[in-house]
Amino acid sequence: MWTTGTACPTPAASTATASVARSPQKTTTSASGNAITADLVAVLVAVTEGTPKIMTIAGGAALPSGPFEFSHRSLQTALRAWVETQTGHPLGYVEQLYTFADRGRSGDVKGPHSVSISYLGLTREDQVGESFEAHWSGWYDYFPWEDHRAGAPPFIAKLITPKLKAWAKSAPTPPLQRERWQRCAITFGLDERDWNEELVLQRYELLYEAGLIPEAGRAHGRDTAVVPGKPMTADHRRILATGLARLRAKIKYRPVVFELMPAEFTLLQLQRSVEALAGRLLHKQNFRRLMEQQELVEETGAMAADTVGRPAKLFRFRHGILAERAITGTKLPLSRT
Amino acid sequence: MWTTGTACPTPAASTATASVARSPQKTTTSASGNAITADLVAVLVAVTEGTPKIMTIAGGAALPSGPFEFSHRSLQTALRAWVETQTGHPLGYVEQLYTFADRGRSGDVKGPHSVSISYLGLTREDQVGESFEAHWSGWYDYFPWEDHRAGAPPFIAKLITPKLKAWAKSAPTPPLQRERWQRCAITFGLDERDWNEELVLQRYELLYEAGLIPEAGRAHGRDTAVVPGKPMTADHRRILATGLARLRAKIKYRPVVFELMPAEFTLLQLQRSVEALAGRLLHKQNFRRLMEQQELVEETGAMAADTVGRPAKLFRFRHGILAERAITGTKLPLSRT
DNA sequence: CCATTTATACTCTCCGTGAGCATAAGATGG
DNA sequence: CCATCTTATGCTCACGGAGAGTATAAATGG
Repeated sequence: MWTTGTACPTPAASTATASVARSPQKTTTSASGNAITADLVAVLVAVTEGTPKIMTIAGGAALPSGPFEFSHRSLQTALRAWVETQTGHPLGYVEQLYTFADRGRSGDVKGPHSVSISYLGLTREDQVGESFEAHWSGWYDYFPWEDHRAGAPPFIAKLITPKLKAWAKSAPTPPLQRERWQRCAITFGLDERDWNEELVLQRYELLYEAGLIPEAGRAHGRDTAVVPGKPMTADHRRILATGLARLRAKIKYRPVVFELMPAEFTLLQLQRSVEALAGRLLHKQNFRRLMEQQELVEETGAMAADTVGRPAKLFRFRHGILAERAITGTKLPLSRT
Repeated sequence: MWTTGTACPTPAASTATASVARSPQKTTTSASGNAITADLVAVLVAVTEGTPKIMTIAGGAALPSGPFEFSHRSLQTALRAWVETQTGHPLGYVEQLYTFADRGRSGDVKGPHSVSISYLGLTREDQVGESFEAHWSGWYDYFPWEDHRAGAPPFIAKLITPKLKAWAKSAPTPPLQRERWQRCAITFGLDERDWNEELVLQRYELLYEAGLIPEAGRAHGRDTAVVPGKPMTADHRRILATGLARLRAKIKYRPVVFELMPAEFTLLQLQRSVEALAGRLLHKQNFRRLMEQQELVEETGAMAADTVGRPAKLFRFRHGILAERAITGTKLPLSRT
């Protein structure tokens, strides 16, 4: 029935402050010093030839974000409009990720407090007009330890594991040491455990806590650029991790990959895209079987050109299936009486 | 691999406005008219003797909410502190639900814009000190069509189905009529389809669109109190639906029910709680099997007192299991090479 | 003692999933 | 033209989990 795990993501990096008044009645606050600003932050994902990418700005050091302004119908509409202005094409799938409260991002503690509302969006790289300073970066540049398609990256065993072991040992008491190490083993699939590709956020937070990535050093003044992987401004890499985790979970029960595919594609291309997102390889024959029995795709009649080996049939996504079926996702021992 | 369904919840009721500026650079906005206020809204759930409840204010017409103020470390901390002040006991599980943008809630269009950040929290009713005007209401008072523990409620077939059929027929073209009806059939499990308890939000939105609930009438000036179920202020019933949907999904892959249970409980009590949340009955023997093999509970040694029939063993939740195992949740045709 | 209620132990069947084998259909190089 | 390589595609098998049913045990109230 259930599998276990940690609770909701606790944004350790966001040093925010907030309080709900004791009054249960909603009061349209305006008098007190509660005025804040809101920003939208976007995790935009595309997959090009088996390489997952994310949209970045500032030379790849930040996620695209902008201040919240009132001229659209909803937060989501606002994000869509903004992204479409940049890309010149409609954004297929948009999903809210998380809302963070931030304090003193600009340094001064008494400065304006703000709320960051982050979104996950799916597009295709070729739809993007190269405007502004935004461009696509490989998402494994930021999380090299997340790509297990060619097996676990060697630096996990060589670099991360020993460092984590040391960090676990540095806990004050033996029980705490064991607890720490258990957490390391679970998130990174050590000690004969299986690798769980969905624990993107947990892994990032663990590395942060263990002081193995630059963002942690910033906060404590230590040199912590131990583990490979490009850092980002503020808590953007954390937001990105949240997005990747969400997407890796989502592709398992919702047909969202198709938002990342061209109109026509071969089953292998589709599989490569899923593998790119999941960071691990799939069983080809079983993947095809699944595609067929789910009736998510249909043949276009055409064949793929310019290929090595036997030419593959081209497929397209059956949009109708979205209306025909509902999400299932039942793991409860239901009774049918 | 995937099941299909609708995309993320589109808050149709929230008439909000927002826009992201073209500038990809984060600007610490303060000069322009972008100052807003933020509110926290809580969906607090408890289950008492097989009855799921939610915390309400204003005589059951609203969810507890309060303005966002800066004195805690994070949004979640703020919510916890506030709830704990009210209940006098720690709030077990807290999870962010969704952030809505609202405009002109208080009526005037030029009034303060605001953002509502909603949370789902799990407690136990007996932990609540009866303070303020907050009290517990049965959640099926607000969504009577969601309780299928004694089979589908008769008014679905007698009342809702014909009304939905009429609504579908009222679409301008036959294809649109079919599309509407298909949506009705999926969400409400009509036409031989299975009931999917997770589609709480979709059902609410459908009833809203079909003009069958009071909230829809408010917006259009029609009398739409067709379907039984207590309405709520503003979009609170929508937020509640979001929370219920999330919780019904969550209990299937995370051991969150235990947050709603007393320290010791029988397996039947546990089952009743899950059934209360899911709104449908479970297979007793399989439920026990699942509990045992997942090692989520352990015997306390004591037996339940004051019971009819054979006395049941008392169990407690094994908190350690949270650290021992990670979430699995894999439905991809993985390859183990 | 018996009926009733609940607890608890087993068994059986079906199907989804991971995995492997075999064959087909192209290209390429001798 | 044939051998070989590569990718596509069809088929089978084994295992385990999920849904369902049967049987027995342990209490209570008449």
